[in-house]
Amino acid sequence: MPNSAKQHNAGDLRFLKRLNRSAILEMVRRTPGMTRADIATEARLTKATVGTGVQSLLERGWLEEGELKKSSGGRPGRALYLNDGYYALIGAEVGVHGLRMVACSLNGHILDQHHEHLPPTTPEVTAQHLAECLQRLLAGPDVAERHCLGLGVAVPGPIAPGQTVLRLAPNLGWRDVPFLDLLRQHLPTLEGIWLMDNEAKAAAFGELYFRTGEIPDSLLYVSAGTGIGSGLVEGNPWPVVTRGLQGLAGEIGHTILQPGGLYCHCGNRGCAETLVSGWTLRAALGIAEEDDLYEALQPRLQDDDVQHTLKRAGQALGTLLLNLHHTQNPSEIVLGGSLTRLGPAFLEPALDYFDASQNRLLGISQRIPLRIIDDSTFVAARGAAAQVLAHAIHDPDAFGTKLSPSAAEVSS
Amino acid sequence: MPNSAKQHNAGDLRFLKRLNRSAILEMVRRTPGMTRADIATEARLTKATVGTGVQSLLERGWLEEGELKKSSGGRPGRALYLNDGYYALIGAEVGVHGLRMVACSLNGHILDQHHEHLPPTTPEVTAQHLAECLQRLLAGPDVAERHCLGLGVAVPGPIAPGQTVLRLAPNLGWRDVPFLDLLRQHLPTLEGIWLMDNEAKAAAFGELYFRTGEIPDSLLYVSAGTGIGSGLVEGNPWPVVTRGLQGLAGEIGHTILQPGGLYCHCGNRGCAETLVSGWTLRAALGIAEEDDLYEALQPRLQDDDVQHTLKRAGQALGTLLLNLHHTQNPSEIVLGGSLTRLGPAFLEPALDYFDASQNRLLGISQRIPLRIIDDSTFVAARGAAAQVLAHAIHDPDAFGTKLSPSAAEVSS
DNA sequence: TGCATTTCATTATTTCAATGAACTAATGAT
DNA sequence: ATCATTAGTTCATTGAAATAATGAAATGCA
Repeated sequence: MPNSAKQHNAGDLRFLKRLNRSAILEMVRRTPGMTRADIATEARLTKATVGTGVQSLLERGWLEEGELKKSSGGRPGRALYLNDGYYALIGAEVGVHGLRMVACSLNGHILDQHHEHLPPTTPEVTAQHLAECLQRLLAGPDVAERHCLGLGVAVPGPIAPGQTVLRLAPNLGWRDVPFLDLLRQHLPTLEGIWLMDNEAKAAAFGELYFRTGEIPDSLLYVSAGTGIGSGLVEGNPWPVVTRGLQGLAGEIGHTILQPGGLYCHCGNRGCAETLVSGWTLRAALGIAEEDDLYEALQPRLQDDDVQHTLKRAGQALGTLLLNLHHTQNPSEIVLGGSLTRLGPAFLEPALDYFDASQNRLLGISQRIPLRIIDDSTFVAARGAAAQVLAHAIHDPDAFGTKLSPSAAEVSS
Repeated sequence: MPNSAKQHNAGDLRFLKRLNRSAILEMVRRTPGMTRADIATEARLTKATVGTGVQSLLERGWLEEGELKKSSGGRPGRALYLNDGYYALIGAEVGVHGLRMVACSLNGHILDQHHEHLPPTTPEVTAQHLAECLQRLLAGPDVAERHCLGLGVAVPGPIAPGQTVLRLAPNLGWRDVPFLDLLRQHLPTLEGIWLMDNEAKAAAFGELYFRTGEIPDSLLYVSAGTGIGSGLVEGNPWPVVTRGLQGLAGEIGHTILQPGGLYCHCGNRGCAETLVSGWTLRAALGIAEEDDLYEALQPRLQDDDVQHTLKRAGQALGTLLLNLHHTQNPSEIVLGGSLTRLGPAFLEPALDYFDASQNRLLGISQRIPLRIIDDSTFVAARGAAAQVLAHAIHDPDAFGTKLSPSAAEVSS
């Protein structure tokens, strides 16, 4: 990791150069269309330094020049943009119901995506299957000609910081699986950055990092699916995912909302997941694991008992959101996962409770922006891809590839 | 703030020098007795660079040389230590029951302390009172001859990041008070760094930063007093307090533990504070605000109803700890505040619950270190002082004062 | 005791990235 | 057309760290 704190404790001139290059790149990424002069002002660097830095980033395919900006009595500056056509980022998610994978451009645009249904099976079979699908994705028309920066994999369970072992994935039946290593054995041709992260954390990162416009100081992604998890991303200008000592940060499905309540599969009583989660709803509404929760529920949505069950679950979700508000106080919340498809009967009680409660303490009217993702199929996979970019951007000279003369011709 | 990210986005040679100086200083602070050679290895700097850096830090009174280290066949290195006799850090806390203040050395040793009883009153009167006490503290025998780096103030309420306004202090009856500015008007002579932070956050910072031995990656301080608050410190080697958008991070007293439960003073129902806090216990046990909770309870500790009440409250605290474990997963937890004095009848149920529950999810036996502070009178004030040091250490040349020849003589 | 060896620390000297000042380039205003 | 203004480049200079050589102080062994 280029950011592994202790390394950056001190630095030499090369470190400084790297720092400034990545600062320039990140600034243009966040504010497309900046000119060299804008960068110099913002970064407090001289025009000369910015000039050479930008030159290098252009040569390596990170940036491209755009139109001349409107001038107000002086030479107009040249707009700079991320070169969205040169690199590719690969992201994948191992989910309970299958494998999802995407190829993204630097701006987070999805070039190609694939959803492969696969019921829970062994890590070995899963890795092999995923590797095959990724091979096809990499060979696809929009991807093959790009330079691939690396692969990020999202998994439904906690990962301790700095590790590549999935500690536990209850919904897959896995425990202590070195999934990234397994996958690499089946995909030795894919070079570059290899990362693995928890699904909600990857999603959180992607939602913050690929945001257009102002990037918030922090973002909380709440993933409500078979289980409930969250991911918090913090830090400006270099956002970082919060993991905690054992990777348990964000295991909010196992916070207690009802002391002495029902037993959870984790062994504790009254966990949030016993009140709101895919598996509790299935149990409460008598829906088999093989069936799609949304489709099975569709014809019964108007039933009183269904309405009541969804309302209770929604309220529990609202309580969970309030607790996170008063624990982590994120700048923004994004709600995703398969449960968001259950619609207003589930979501409205959650939002109503959260909206009514969030400002009581301070007695103000500021609302934390909350966004609901209707279809979060590829959110985690795309987030994992975002993490690859965030990694590469810390050392653009090392991870970037020098443009060949022909490629340079094309992009200029 | 020297760390206010956006500024450090990019840097020049002066920035690099500053970075390396503070890295050296921080390394010696964490690992007393390092030699120049040790630093060079650890920081991946050359001996030459470390040599000049150390020289400058010696001249400014940050470091001092110690004994020669034992050699194993070669020239022995010279041990380096923080110069614990040159600078002073001032910390203060505005609490519900009075003002607390400390003067610390760089290692966090308390040089002088003062506890001034003062019932809640206006910000103006409080500021004036505090200023007078601080004047006396600054003139004290162990403090006056030192160079003062600045003042940190801890207050019982949320502060939005980057602000110096106390948004709300329910237990003082304050709202939107620019307390630091008020205080400065009464204490114009005190130069250097001025900081204000929430009480639990300051305490958390101090407990992590002034720790001897290995410094954990993160630390959660839970302050259980009249209200319940927490502070999370994260980051290695530069720890940072988590605040959230509005400074509400750590307002765990207002997380819901009992949906539909009793009304809290914040207006929501079933807040943790309705189950465990000084004010709930007072209400439940019929103890007046003027009386000291601990002393009033002492003769009744064996009563069944008291035991039962304390047990219920303790269990709620345990639940709260578990929820924080599954939300933030800190490397270490420190429990402080006036309620820790209530003893085993209160604490054991909390610890028992937390110990029994914390590992169920992962199915392992690793225990999160949890320390209880019996007397946390000066913890927040000392933590505020720690924050002053953390600030100054980012630019030792700027904040340090060049040793006068006479002073240099004394310290060498 | 003498001497090679090892490690610590300091001292020139070199390297390298950012700076600053001078310069060219391109536009709008007069 | 001229000028003021802003954008971007060129190049000598500056400054901080690397490199390499030297001195210093211990250990260990003949």
